Amino acid sequence: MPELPEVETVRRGVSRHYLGRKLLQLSVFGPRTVRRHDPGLLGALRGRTLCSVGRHGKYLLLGWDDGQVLVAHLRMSGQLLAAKPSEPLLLHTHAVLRFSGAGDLRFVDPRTFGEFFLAWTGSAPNSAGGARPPHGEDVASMAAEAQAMALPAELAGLGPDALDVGPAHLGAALAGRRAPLKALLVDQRVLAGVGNIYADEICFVARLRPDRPAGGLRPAELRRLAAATHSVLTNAIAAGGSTLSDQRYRDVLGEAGSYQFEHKVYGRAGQPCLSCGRPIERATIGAKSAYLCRRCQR
DNA sequence: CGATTATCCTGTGCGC
DNA sequence: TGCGCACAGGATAATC
Repeated sequence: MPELPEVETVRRGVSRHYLGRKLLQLSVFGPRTVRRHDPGLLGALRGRTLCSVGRHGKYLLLGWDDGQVLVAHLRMSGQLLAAKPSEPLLLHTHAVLRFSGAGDLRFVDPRTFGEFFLAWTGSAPNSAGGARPPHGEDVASMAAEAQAMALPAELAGLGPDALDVGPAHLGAALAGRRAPLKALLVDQRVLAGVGNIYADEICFVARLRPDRPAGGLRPAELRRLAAATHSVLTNAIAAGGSTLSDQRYRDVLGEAGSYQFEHKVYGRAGQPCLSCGRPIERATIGAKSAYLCRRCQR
C-alpha cells in the first residue's frame, strides 16, 4: 500500500519533525524488523544526528552525521508514527527511535513485512552535524531533497525513481518485453516507486491497457505513459497519498491522505468510468488485481 | 534469460 | 452471532 506518494509524504513528515535532531535511543523488538544483518549494528546510531531524509522509490533513506544510512521500507502495512515518549506502544510496534527534543518516531507494522537495515553511502554527509539545512516548501525543492543522497549499494538494483523517468528510459526498459505493461510498471528494477494502485491509475490516464505487451508501445504511447506516471504521482503526493478503507496508510502525524477520492479505476469495479460511463472491469494480471476501462484504454 | 508462482504475515470482510 | 477462509499486495526466492 505505501507506494511512492505515501512514502514521499512520510519522508516529508520525518524531515519536518526530526531533521537535525539527535538520536537518544533506538529500540528494536522482534526478529523480523532487522533481518539483513545483526540487529545490534543499529546501536551505532545512538548519539548520531539525523542530517538528511531521502527517498528512492519506496525506500526511505535516513542519513546520519557520520555517513551511515538507515534504510527503511514500509512494505504492506508499515507505518512511521510520531509519538510522545510517555505514550504506550501501539500493538505491533517493532522499533522506536527516540530523538532529543522531538519525541519518538515509532515503526508499527502488523504484517511484519517492513524492514530496516543499516547501509553506508560511502560519501560524506551533505550537512554537518546538527545544523538544519534550509529546505523550501515548493515541490521542486522537496523532490530535490528526496533525491539528494547517494544510493546505498544494497539498492543498486533499483531502477530510477519513478518521478525521474521519461519516455526515453521507458522505451529502452520496455523494448522487447512480452510481459504485460502493468507487470513492468510495478517491477522496481524497471522504475522504482510504482505499486499496484498507481500502476492502474497511470495506465488509465495514459489510456493504455495494463495487459498490453510492454514492448509493443509506440512512441506516442510511451510519451503518454511517461506523462501519466509523472502527473499521477505528483497529484497523489499533493493529496498526501491514498488511505484505503483498511486505514493502513497514515502519515507521520497520523493523518489520512485524500488521493483515494481521486482514483479513476482502482477499487472501482462495476462503477461507471468517469470518462465514458462504461463499468470499470476488474482483471487479474500477474496474480494481482487490475482495474481498467476497456473502452478508454487500448 | 524471462516470465510466472509461492512465500512471508495479520487484519478484514465475505459467505454460510 | 460466529466460524472459516479468501484476499489484500511489496519484494524476493524458487520454479517453469
